[in-house]
This record gives sequence, structure tokens and C-alpha cells, in this order.
Amino acid sequence: MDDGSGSFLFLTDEQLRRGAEAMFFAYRGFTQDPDRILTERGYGRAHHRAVHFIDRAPGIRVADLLAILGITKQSLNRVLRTLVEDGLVESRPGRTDRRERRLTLTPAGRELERALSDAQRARLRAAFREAGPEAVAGFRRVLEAMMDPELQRLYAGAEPGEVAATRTGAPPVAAAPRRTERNE
Amino acid sequence: MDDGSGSFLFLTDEQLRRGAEAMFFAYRGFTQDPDRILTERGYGRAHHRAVHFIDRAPGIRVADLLAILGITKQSLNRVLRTLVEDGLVESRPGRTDRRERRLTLTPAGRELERALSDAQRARLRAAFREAGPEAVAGFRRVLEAMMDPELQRLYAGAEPGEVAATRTGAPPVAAAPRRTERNE
DNA sequence: CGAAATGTGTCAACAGGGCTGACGTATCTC
DNA sequence: GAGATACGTCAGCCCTGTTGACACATTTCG
Repeated sequence: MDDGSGSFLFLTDEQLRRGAEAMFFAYRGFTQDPDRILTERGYGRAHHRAVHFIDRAPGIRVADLLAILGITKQSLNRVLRTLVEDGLVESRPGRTDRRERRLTLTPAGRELERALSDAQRARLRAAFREAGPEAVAGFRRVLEAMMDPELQRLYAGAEPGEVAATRTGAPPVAAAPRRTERNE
Repeated sequence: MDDGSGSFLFLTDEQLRRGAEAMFFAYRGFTQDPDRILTERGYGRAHHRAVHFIDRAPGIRVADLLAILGITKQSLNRVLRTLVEDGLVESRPGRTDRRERRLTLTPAGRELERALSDAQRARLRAAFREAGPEAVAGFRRVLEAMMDPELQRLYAGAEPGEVAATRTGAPPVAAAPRRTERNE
């Protein structure tokens, strides 16, 4: 398929179709293991996502979680409510702005997160190891290029736990001046 | 990231977490463009998948489509029915075994498939081009390693030339999958 | 200070698309 | 002819996404 001469054979419709199907089938595998655990415990994929991103950025605000997940607050709230009721997530008013709710995982919540990410990581690790570091680098590069610019920022911003929501075309004024108050 | 010493730094929990998030965000981008078109026309993601795989293997049997999609026949049927009613898919009894239904796209169905895959390919092509052939190869390798063995076969079986027969002795595509996981 | 803007929660209604269970029917195959 | 197959379908349930309309507390600003 690749003649090694810098041709663009990797951009043929057929190759792109293969790529699309690879995404489809791989995503199934990707979610499968955590899904089993979730079902056992009576949760859904939405709970997984919430728990994951709260774990990633403890003390995250609801608005920021909303921006990351890309769903409506009503949808998130339904999930969040059960998590709080079940004692997996704690929701406390912000220090400087008490309208905000800062979300953190309780020990039980961390336990669930652990179980889920362990399962998911096991598969990912196996795949990464099998494919090798070079392939993994390529994998990441392609996925990043596939994201929307906005999501790209959220993905990139995953390091400092800093997130913001801005509509495309709108000046970043909309993003409220955020006191960088990490960790509750 | 890479210390060039053949270390396994790409397998750290942190790197795996990044990989998982990349999958999550990228999948959003991946489905976004076709989703818009689908909504306009009053269809959903399930219709896209059906149309895609019927286009890929004209004359495919319902059972084989079921195996590929990994859903129940009731779920598939709901989608298939509207597609047939709307004249996008044609369902004809098999030549040699008239219990089977062989599915094909009508011209209108091909038109929809075209619109959807054009949109999806545009994004994929941009991402592939930006990342380069090496990265794309890695991308594919990792995704393949991430699939379930069973799905891997279905994916591999999609090689051009290996298409479900419209006539006699349909090549056995797959045994019924044991577990069905939802993909959305 | 009072009005407006923000951040969040919530009720209600609806849609898409998974699932299980239970049947009904052609149509092979033995 | 009896059983297995390949489908289609009715019914009901679940999760999760959406819109729309409010309600409340708190912060910001004229």
C-alpha cells in the first residue's frame, strides 16, 4: 500500500474508508470493558465520563465539566445527581464565588474511577505495547488532528487542569475572568 | 516524552489516560459532520452505520449486518424499516435461500451514503494529511490492536474484493457474536 | 443600593437507539 | 412431515441526549 516514495496513496477514498471503520470498531473495544463494570453497578457511560473528568481535575466547576463533555446541563445534572446521592461525588460551593459548585470524588468515587480506568487502561496498554511507541505517537497525532479546534484546546489543556469554554467566533471575553483556584 | 533509550514511558498511566481522552475527543469530531447531515434529513447515527455497511457490501444479509453492527435484530429492524420505506434501501429475498433478505442501496440510498461519507472523509483526509503517512500507519495499527479479536476479523474481512456474494453460497462471515455491547 | 448578569438546579416532555421477551412466518434441511 | 433457520414485529423498559421554562443564590455593575 505504501510505496515509500512519499506518494499520497494513504489518502485514497478506500484508505479513508478503512480509517473510518477502524475508528468505529476500535471505539467499540475501547468502551466495552468499562461498560461491563458500569452495568454491573447500575451506571452508564455518562457516569464514567463525569467521574473521569472530575478525577482528572478535582474541584472542577460544573460549567467547565459541561464544556468538556459537550452536553446540556440537564443531561449532566441527571448523572451528577445520582453520583452525589450515591456518595461518589461531592459538590461544594466555591471559595471565592459561592455560586459555583466545585466537584470532587469521594473515596468511593475514586474507587469506581480506579476500577473503570484500570479496565480501560489494560486494553489500551496491550494495544499500545503491541503497536509500539512509534505507532502510538502516530495514533495520537491523527486523533488530535481529528478533533475540533475547540476540543483540541480542552485536550491540550488537560495538563494544568485549566479549562475554559468559548464559542467559535466569539471573542474570549465570554470566558469569565477565572481566579486560578486549583484544588478547591 | 521520548528519551530515545527505548524506555516504556509511552505506557505510563498518564500516557494511557491521554490516549483514552484522545479517543473520546476525537470520536466526537469523527461523528460530528455526518451527524449534522443526518439530523437535517431526519435520520440518526444508526442509519449512517447501516447505510455505510450496506454500501460496502451490497447484497449483504441481515444476519451479517447484525454481526458487524453488534446490535439486536429489533434495533436494526427499526432502522432498516424506515430506510426501506423511504426508498433508500432495497430488501430482496436471496436467490438460493429465499429466507434471507439481501440488502442493497437504491440510487437515493447511495446519494445519502455519498453525502455522509464525503463529510466524514473530508475531516479524516485533513487529519491524515496533517499527520502524515507514518502517523496514519501507527494510527491504524493501534486501533486494530484495540479491537476485539472478533471485530478484528470483521474489519480485516472488509478488504476490497472480499464482498458478500449476491448469489450462491454466501461466504460465512461470522458466527453470532456472544456479547453485544452498545457503541454509542 | 438596586438591577442585571451568572452559575447552577430542576420539572416536564420528547427522541434516538440500545435491550429483553414472546410470537408469527416463510423456507430450508433432514 | 418435523425441526431448524432467517427474519419481522409488537410491547415495554432504560439511558442519555435535547428544548423550554423557571427558580434561586450570588456577584457585578451602573
